[in-house]
This record gives sequence, C-alpha cells and structure tokens, in this order.
Amino acid sequence: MLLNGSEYGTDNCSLMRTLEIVGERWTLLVLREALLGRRRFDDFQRSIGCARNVLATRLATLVEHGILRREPYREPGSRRRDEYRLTEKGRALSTALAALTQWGDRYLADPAGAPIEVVHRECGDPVRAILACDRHGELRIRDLALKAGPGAKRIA
Amino acid sequence: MLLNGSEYGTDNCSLMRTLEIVGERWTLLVLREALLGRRRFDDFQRSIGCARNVLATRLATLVEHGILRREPYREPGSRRRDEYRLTEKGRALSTALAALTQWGDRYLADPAGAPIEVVHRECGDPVRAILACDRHGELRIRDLALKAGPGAKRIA
DNA sequence: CAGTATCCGGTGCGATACTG
DNA sequence: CAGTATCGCACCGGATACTG
Repeated sequence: MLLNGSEYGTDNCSLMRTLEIVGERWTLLVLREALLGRRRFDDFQRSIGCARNVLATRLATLVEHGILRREPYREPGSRRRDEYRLTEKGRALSTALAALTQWGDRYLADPAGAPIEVVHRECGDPVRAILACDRHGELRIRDLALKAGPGAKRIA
Repeated sequence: MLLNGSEYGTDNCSLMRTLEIVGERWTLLVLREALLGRRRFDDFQRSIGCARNVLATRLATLVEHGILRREPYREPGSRRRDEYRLTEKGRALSTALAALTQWGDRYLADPAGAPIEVVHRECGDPVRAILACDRHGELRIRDLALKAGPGAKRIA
C-alpha cells in the first residue's frame, strides 16, 4: 500500500478537485435529496434545512459543474419555473454517497438504525458500496495496492 | 428511486454525521495520505500542504473519533514521538475515498491522467468502487431503490 | 413558489513565530 | 521533528426582508 517514499502532492489530484466541488457543506446533502427524487428549491430547503441563500449558491455551482441541470416546468395556473434534475454526471456520485453513508451507518450508527436503505429494485436485497476488480470481484482493503498512473509526477 | 413524498430530514442521517467528521477541508486528504502509508506530522504537512495548526486539529479530531490512533515510536538517538496510524475504522473509509477519487478521475480528469491508480495487489487490475447486491453483483444506478430502514421517521 | 439582496457574526484557515 | 500560540482576515453560513 505504501508508495515507497514518493510524494504526489495535491495538484493533479482528483480527490482534491472533487472535494472542491462537492466538499462544501450541504452539497452532498443536496445531492442525496436529488437522488431521493427532490427537484424543487423549497423541497430541498425544507428537507435539508439550510439557509436559502446558501442553497441557492449550492444549486448554482452544481448546475455550473453539470451535476444538476435546470429544467423548465409549468404547474397549471402558475408561471414557468425551473426544477433541478440530476445529470448523468450527478447520478454517478451515487457510489461515493452510498459509501460515505454506509460508513456512517456502520461506525456512527444511531441506535434506531439507518433511516434509509438502498436496495436492489429487483430483488430487494441491500446494496453495498464495495471495491472490486474485474477478475476477482470484491476485494478486501488489504488486497489493494497503489501505483503511479499516467499523470504521476514525482515531487520528492 | 423516489421516496413517495415522505421526508426524512437530516437528523439521524448517517451521511450528515459522516460529513461532520470527515467533511472538513483537508481531512480526506489526510486520510488519503494515511492510506498511502504516511504516518508522521511533517510528512502529512508537506504532502498535502495545509497550515500546521489546521493539520494538528485535523489529526486530533481523527484520533478522537478513532479513525487514526497515535502510536509511540523512537528513532535511534532522538526522543520518543508519536505517529498516526489508521485504525480499522479509518481504513474502512477507503471505499468512499476511492469512489470520490474515481468520480474525479472520470469527470474532472487532468489531461495527463490520474496520478495514482488503485490496483489489485494480486493481479494488478484496476480497482473500481461499485454498488452491488449479494445476489446479482454490480448494479447500475437505475437498478437501485430506496426504502425506509428501521430508524426511519416520517416528518411530513 | 423560487429565489435575490443585505447584513452580520463566527470561525475556518493561512501565515508566522515560538517551544521542547 | 512535532507540534502550540497568536493574529487577522476572508468567507461561510444564518436570519431576515424583499421581489416577480
């Protein structure tokens, strides 16, 4: 697991870049709500309970990064409005979201148990976030190794 | 995927609780470095480049939550010091970390490619973070459904 | 309903200097 | 080497009021 002494810094770091976008407070909560089917400003606001202006900026940056997309809709009798829908890019965050939640479920569990479970639509079995390789399927953490990728850059 | 109108709020929310601990700036970077084998204060500091006092508080809260553990060591000729090692609980964050990084690799890619790759130690194949159910293996996002768990609490 | 505008307090974070 | 102490500012985020 050790990367024998080399250092790769934080530039050209996908994790860093990812966190810059989704690492702000509330953002992942917004995303979870979007995954739950939430689409409207006030629905988001009530369900996660953050300040309205903060929500507004969060939604804006998520749209800006193509994680959400505004979609016009019209309720009969009122004017046109926009709702926020997940893009493919946004939906792709499910795995990370599930992994984070799963960790919390396991190590910070509420005595009452998890309020929401992710299940396979077809069989109802619980869904787990796991690490896997194509040949061997699920891996334990001790089976992992790290190696320099194409964008590697030795610093030290 | 929609949770038919009900709202579950942010209390008793594993994601929220998880983010409260690992959602602060730098924390996940620290964890990544720990996974890379880093153990000493100054190694962390140089590799991620955050302020020393910030790093100190990050390490402290991680220790406090049992994600890192201080381990005494002694370099020949100098006094006893502590290093920070991942606990099982900390190592369990690998999946989330990998998922986040993978998303970044895919959607925010540096032209040069990812600097680090996670591979299966045994076969060298790339490791992917995926969602799976025990019976059917890997699932696509559209195959997921959400249902209320034991700790569910209807708010609206 | 879906935001924007404004104000303001707390603090996260960086820089720097100091200690054992 | 491994931190702690201090300072200061930017900015985050909450509250509230206002608008189409």
